[in-house]
Amino acid sequence: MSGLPQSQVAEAVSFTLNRLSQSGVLALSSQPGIVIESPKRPEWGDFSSNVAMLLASQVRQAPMKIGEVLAGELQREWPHLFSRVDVASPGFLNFTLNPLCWIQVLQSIQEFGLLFGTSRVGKGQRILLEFVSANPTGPLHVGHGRGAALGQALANVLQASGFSVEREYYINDAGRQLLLLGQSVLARYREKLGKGTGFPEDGYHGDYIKEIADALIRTRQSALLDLPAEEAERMCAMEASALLLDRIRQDLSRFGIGFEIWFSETQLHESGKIQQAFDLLRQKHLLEQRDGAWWFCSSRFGDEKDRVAQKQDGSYTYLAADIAYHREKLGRGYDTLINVWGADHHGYIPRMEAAVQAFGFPKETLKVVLVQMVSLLRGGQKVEMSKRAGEFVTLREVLDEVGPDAAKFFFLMRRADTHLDFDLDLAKQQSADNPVYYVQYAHARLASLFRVAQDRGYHLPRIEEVKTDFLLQEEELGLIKRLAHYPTVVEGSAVALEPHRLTFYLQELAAQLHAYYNRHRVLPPLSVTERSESTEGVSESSEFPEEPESEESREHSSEKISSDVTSARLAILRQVQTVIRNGLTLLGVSAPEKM
RNA sequence: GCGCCCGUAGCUCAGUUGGAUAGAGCAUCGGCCUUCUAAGCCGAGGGUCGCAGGUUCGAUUCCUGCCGGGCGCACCA
Repeated sequence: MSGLPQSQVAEAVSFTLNRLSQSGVLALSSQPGIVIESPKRPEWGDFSSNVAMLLASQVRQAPMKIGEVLAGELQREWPHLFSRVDVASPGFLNFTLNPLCWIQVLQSIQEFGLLFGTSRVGKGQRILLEFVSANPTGPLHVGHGRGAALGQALANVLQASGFSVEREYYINDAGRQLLLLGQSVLARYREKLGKGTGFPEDGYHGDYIKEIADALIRTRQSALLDLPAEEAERMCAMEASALLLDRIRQDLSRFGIGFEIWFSETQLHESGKIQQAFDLLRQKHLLEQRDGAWWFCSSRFGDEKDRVAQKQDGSYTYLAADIAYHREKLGRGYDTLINVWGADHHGYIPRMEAAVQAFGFPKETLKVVLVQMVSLLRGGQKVEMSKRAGEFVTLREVLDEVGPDAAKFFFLMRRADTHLDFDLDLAKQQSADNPVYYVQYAHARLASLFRVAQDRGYHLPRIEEVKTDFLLQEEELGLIKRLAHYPTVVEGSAVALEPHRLTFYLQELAAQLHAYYNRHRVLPPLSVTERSESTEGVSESSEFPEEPESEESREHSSEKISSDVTSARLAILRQVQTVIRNGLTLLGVSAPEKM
C-alpha cells in the first residue's frame, strides 16, 4: 500500500536525495535509512524526518544547512505532495502535506476494505508460530489464555503483513510429567475404590484428577486394580491426557483459537527422530559422553554450560525431545521459528538457540516471545492462585465470567513481557472505563448511525461523491490522519512481534471517534424546535467563532448540517468503522453491529 | 552468587527501535443528554523517566556500576 502519504514522503525524500547525490550537490557515500515519523506536535507538520542530522557527519555540513537544501528541492520537485517543507532546529525536516493527499487514504480504505492495513513487508517468508503448547496434564489456566491470545494476534498481524504463517501446538505427551499424571489418576482411582495406597510425591492435586478417576470407574469399573501397577499407570496416563487434551481443544475453540498443526512429542520418539538428531550431533561432536550421560555442548554457542540430553539410565531428558522437535521444524523449511513461552522459561532460550545453531541455522532463525504472568483481580484484590495445591483459575472460568472478546482484549492490553493485572470486574463492566467495550461501542455506534441514516432515506456515499472541502475540515482531517497511521501500526506490531500496539491504537482511534461524534452531528435534527428557532440568528451566520473554548457543547447544537456536510461525514465515518473492524479482527475480537 | 526481564503521574501502563516542550486510562475535582446509542463527551490538578556516571549535535531509549522488584539457575517439563 505504497500510495499512503507516509510512504510517498519517504519515497520523495529518497528520490531527491539520490538525485542530489548524483548531481554532486550532496556528497553521499551511502544513503541512510530514511525514517519518516509522525511528530508529536501539530506545529511540526504532518510528518518529520531526521535525515539531515544523520547526513551531517557524512557530508560534513551543518544539519540545518543540509535541511535547507533538501527542503528547497523537495518543495520544488513535489509540489503536489508538499504544501510546505520547513527546517527546524537542530535540523528536523517538517513536512506539511497538501490536504488533497489525505483524500486518497479514504479512497484506499474504501477500495481495500477488509484488506486495508495489509502489506507485503513479509515478502511471503514462512513462519512457524508455536504457542500455548500446554502439557495435557491439566486444564488451561489464565496464563495459557494470555499466550493463546497473543499467539493468535501475532499470527494475524504477521499474516496481514505478508508473512506466511502456520500455527502449531506442541503436545508434550511423553515423559515424566505424563507418568506423574497417570500415577496421580491411579492413586485417586484406588482411593475411590477403597484401595488407597498413597499419593505420589509431586502428583497433580487438582479436582479434575478426581473427575478423571470417576470417569475411569464408570468405564472400567475396578478392572485397573488387577493390572500390574506400571501398566495401570500407563493406561491412566493415556486416558487422562486424551481427556485433558480434548478439554484443552474445546477451551481453545471456544476462545476462538485454532492451529494448523498439532504436533505430538510421542511421534518424535516413535519415529526415531530423537535418535536421528543425536546421530547428527555426535557427528558434529556436539554430543559428548561424560559421567555416563550424554551432554549437548550448548556452551559452544553461548549457553553458560552444557546440558544433559540423555541420562545415565539411558532415558532422554526433555531437552532431547526439544532438540529433535526444533530440528523437525527447521527441516520443514520455515524461514523463522517463533515460540511463545511463559517468561519462567527464559533461561531455556540459550539452549534452544544453541540447538538451532548446532543444526547449521543462524541464531536469529529462532525468536522467542516471552509472556509474563497474569494476576486476576476481583474487587481490587488479587485472586490467589497456588499451583502446588492445584488451585488456579482456569481459562474456562474466565471465559464463563467475561467472555472471549473481553478476555482477548485484556490479554493484549499490555506488552507481553510485563506482568498483567487482569481486572475481572472491569472486564465485565459495560462502561467507557472498560476498554474493550469502549472500542466495540465505537463500532456499534457507527453501525447504529448508518442504520438511522438509511431509515431516514440517506444513502451511504462513496468518497468520490463527496465534496472535497467538507472532508478536509480540521477535525475530519484529524480523523483521516489517524486512519492513515493504521497500516504502520499493523506493520510495526508484526515486525516487532508486539500486537499490543494495535490495542493501543484502537483505543486512541475510538477516543477520537467518540469525541468527534459527541461534538458534531452527522444527520440534521429531525424537527425544528423552538430552541433552535430562538438561536437561528446566530447559527445561520456564515462566520463561525474561531475557537469557542468553553462553549463547545453549544457549537454542537448550533452547527449547521447541510446535505454536503452529512454526506462527507457519513463517508469518513464509514472508513473509520472499517479500520476499527479490521483492527479488532486482527486481535481476534468481534466488531458488533449493535450493543 | 550468576543470568534474563522490569523500574515513567497516587494506581495500571504507553512511549513509533536515539529526536524537538513526557503521553493515555483509572482515581480525585468540576461540567455536558427534549435531537444520530450518555456503554459517550469536555475541563482541571498531578513528573528528579529508580540513582550515579559514560557514549554524541541530542538519552526515558544505547553502555557501565549501584539500589529496588519479579523470574530462572535439575540427569523435572
